[in-house]
Amino acid sequence: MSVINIGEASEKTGVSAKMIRHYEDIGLLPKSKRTESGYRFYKEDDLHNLIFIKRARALGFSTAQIKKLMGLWLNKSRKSADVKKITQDHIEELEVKLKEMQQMIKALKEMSGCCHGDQKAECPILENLSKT
Amino acid sequence: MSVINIGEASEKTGVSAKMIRHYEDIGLLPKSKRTESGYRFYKEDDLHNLIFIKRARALGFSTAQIKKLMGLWLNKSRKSADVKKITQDHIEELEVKLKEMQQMIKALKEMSGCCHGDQKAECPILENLSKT
DNA sequence: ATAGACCTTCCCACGATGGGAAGGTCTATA
DNA sequence: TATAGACCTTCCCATCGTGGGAAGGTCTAT
Repeated sequence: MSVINIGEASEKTGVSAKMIRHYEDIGLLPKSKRTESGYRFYKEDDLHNLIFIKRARALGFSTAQIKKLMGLWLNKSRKSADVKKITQDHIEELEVKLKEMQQMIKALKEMSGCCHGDQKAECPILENLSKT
Repeated sequence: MSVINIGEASEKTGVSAKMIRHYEDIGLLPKSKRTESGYRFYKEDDLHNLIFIKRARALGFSTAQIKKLMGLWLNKSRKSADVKKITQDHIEELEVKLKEMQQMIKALKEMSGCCHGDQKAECPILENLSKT
């Protein structure tokens, strides 16, 4: 059973060593085993956790949400309803933010479209920003 | 000329007193005048700055961007092109984030749509998250 | 043996915002 | 006029995810 250190684990998973330590600190990962000299070491199997976290982060889940998801993942008597609930909540949060951003973009484009963008001082963008 | 303290300025503009102080700290607002006892005070005219910041924040501009925008706003010999540039850059940043979020939502919805969300342990969401 | 690459922990930073403590000031009422 | 309560001040800490860097220890190839 091959054993790797944090640098290799980082390379293999694409999660920085800094973040691996951080995830351990906040309890997202179990405390890793250590060599006699204090170096963390991992087995191939431990990398699954890191990959799980990486995927979940890429999908925008917060570390709090990931903690719950990992708990369910490891729990053989989980209910898929619980997983789905977390996912649905997350989707809703994202959609709220998405709408906010779309509104911002819409307003910004309208303002920008009114601005000549030339050498003159007159500027509808600034007028809009300063209007009460 | 009526003079108001930070609490009233906050009420009138909807910017928290905490944030008014913060904007002053980071140089987004000029140092406010003080009474003999050290209280900040503002005139009606000073509120325009706060309103400007508030509008700009609502449109997602960063404080760094707002600093530039306010500089241009106060500069009578500005070129509207400079304002438009900042705005366009901001729009592009937002659009990048928007697309990322849309992709996340799309992937999440697909996963969620495959999950029965019932009492059983089998869960395509977790399977997806853990797949290499 | 030594250099260089790697590991450890610890502290600091970002950005925007809020919480809260300790202490000073202002104002209305008793 | 004294006092309570509301407000102000500064200062430090927290969030969230991530990275930088220092000081010091370890490992490995030459």
